[in-house]
Amino acid sequence: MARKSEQTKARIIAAASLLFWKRSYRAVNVALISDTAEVNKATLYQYFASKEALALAVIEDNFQRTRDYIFEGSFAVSDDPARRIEEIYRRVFETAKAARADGASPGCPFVNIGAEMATESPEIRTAVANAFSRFGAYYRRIVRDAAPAGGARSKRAEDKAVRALIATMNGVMMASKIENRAEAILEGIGTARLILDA
Amino acid sequence: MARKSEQTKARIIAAASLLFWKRSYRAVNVALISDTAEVNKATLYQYFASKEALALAVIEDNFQRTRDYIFEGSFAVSDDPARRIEEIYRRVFETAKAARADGASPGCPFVNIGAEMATESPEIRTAVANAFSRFGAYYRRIVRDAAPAGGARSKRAEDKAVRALIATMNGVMMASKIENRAEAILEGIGTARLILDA
Amino acid sequence: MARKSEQTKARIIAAASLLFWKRSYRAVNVALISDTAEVNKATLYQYFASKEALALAVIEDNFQRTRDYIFEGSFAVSDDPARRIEEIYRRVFETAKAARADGASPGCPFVNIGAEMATESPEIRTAVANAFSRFGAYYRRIVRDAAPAGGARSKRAEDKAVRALIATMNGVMMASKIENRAEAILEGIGTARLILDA
Amino acid sequence: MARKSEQTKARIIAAASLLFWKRSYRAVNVALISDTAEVNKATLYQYFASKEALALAVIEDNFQRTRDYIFEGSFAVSDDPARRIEEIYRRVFETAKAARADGASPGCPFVNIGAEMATESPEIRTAVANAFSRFGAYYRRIVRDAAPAGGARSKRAEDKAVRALIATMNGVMMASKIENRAEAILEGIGTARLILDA
DNA sequence: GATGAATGAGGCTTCATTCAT
DNA sequence: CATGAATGAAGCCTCATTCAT
Repeated sequence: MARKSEQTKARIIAAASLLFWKRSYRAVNVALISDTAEVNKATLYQYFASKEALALAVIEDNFQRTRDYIFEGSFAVSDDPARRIEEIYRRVFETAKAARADGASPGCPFVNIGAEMATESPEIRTAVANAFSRFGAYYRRIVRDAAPAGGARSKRAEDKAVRALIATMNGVMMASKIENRAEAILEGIGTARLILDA
Repeated sequence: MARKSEQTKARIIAAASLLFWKRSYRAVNVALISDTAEVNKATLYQYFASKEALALAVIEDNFQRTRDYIFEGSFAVSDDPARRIEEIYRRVFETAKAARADGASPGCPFVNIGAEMATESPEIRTAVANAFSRFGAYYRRIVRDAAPAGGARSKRAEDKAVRALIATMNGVMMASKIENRAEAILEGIGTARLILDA
Repeated sequence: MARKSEQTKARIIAAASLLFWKRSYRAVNVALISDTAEVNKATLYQYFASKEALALAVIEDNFQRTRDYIFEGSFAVSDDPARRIEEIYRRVFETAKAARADGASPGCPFVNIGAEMATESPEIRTAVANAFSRFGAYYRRIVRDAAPAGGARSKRAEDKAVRALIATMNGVMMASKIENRAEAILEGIGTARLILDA
Repeated sequence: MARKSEQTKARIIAAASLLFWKRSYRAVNVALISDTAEVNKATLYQYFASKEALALAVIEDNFQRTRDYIFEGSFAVSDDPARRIEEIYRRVFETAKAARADGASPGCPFVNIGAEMATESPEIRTAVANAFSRFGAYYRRIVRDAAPAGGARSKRAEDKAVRALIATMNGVMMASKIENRAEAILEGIGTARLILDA
């Protein structure tokens, strides 16, 4: 039975993930999630202690899928730092386009829930922070591989570049959402290059 | 007595502005806003047709204060593009520090409500987009003044730089919120410089 | 100044009368009435102690206008009982057509507010009852004038006929409202004739 | 356990039905209905999407009970048209007496809500119109069975009689409410006879 | 483990009315 | 007398969560 259980749980997470992304945490109520997942509301509560607990699971799930598809996927495509950055942005862009809700780019699932809930739920804030931190490892490899000819960067410079890359991605994701224009995402490539080349 | 009326309205906007910023749009209910503004809930509704209408007024008010204090203020300090950027970030940073809610950096008021409400309210999304667009005019002047020795940038390059500067600010504001660390804001200066120098 | 006062009061009554008729007592709020009458809400309360008091004034005003235009007007047209009944129905019909709100027949202003408020406000119920009772005097003259050849009706028979005529009018007014069809009013003529001929 | 669900729903409808009848649609708030039905307000909203939707269910329920008790019941008593009419009025009268709210005759549940809400809610207006239309079938049988010796009435004459009978009932129901006098209902019998004998 | 039914608390909004000038 | 401003109470509806089978 563990199989079925797992599937049910996964279905709930998948439903919540998409809904939170396309709408927002508070705009989506538990009834809508359970309906979308085709489970009873009470069943949902057997898998998750609260809506917040579900959100945490969603964030972790988003992390894993992002890591696998966006980062691992992009790394598998090429060894070149610049090419990897491009592939990351391209994949993010494609995903955003596919997820358009009524023609609107939904933005970044981490930024979305982070912006909405960081001050209300320390748990959610931390979970989002952790996700970004773990993505940082990928950017770090890119930064290192793109070390300027003159030799490796200092740890401090590296940190700074990594953080700048994360901020850049978050900045363009935000722009894509506010402007209803998924293409805005791709504009991050230019800034990312500047950071890598610095 | 338009005076009194104006004051009441301003008090409501001020209360809502701070609350939306430190918490979020949905985390703050109308009763809390009216209590904070020390007016009756029904009075609030004489000034604003709905919570959403109030949010729009708050966005416009935030725009004006940001324009005056952050942008005009920074422009008054120096003519130098790099110095202006630094001053902008410094002022944003100081403001964020002063607004800490429970030690947490509240992030960017435009990004916050934009991330939360863009997909739920086209009006709010548009208002936020307009605010950014109007801030763009300031960044544009900086970009122009920082034109590389070789001559002016193309319109396209200029646009790109302006958009990158906005995204950079939004990216670090997000970081400051997710990491509970106002200092993250200042890290945008480095990226901004790269953009100006490109 | 009494002049101006009277005019203001009349404007308020006229606005309330039309609104109550086309919508309903509770569907119309005091703000809408004062706006329509182009007076301040507080001014309205100087003329009428409460919304209910205004409703009472409206009922009295409706009574007078109905008496003058519908009954006196019809009586002036002819001495013949049958012709008078016809003229009454015709005038009611024309008035209803002219007052259509969005193509809908608004029904009878007395029945409307009576049905809505009789159980909530004894004052309103009584006011409506009195209006009908005073209209009864007109019907009574018609009934008497239509006395069958064989001699005058008994007081009891006369009362009955009068009451039947009032009920008939109210019944068809209701039909015109429920069916959105002002013409339903004219169907009362047939029944009224039967009553007169009985 | 559809059983329990059905019972709860029925209890809500029963409570609302009685309250709307004795008071009015707008005079009765949802809290009072849920309290009377001994369910939580939120439970009520699981069964009915809105107060208006509940009103529609109430109208349909009133229709069925009226059809069964008033019309079918009266038809079962006798085959004679005149006797049936009498029985209809008698049953309506008894029901009204039993439902007196503070000694007041509550009037007709269809007319009440129709007069109050027809111009505000097309759905309610239509529901009431449909109820009357379906009652018309019963009156039609009576009209046919009471065809004058000379042969059957024309379709037009029949329609007219049916409509006159409905209007008559509505007229006297209104009178009973406005005059606080259930007996006024019985006065419709006389007019109904005239219509049948015409 | 699953689910139909239920619920306390709270959300946004509107009402008739009064205050203070 | 007139009015801009204010308000307590209440209205409809929704939420996350739990109960009971």
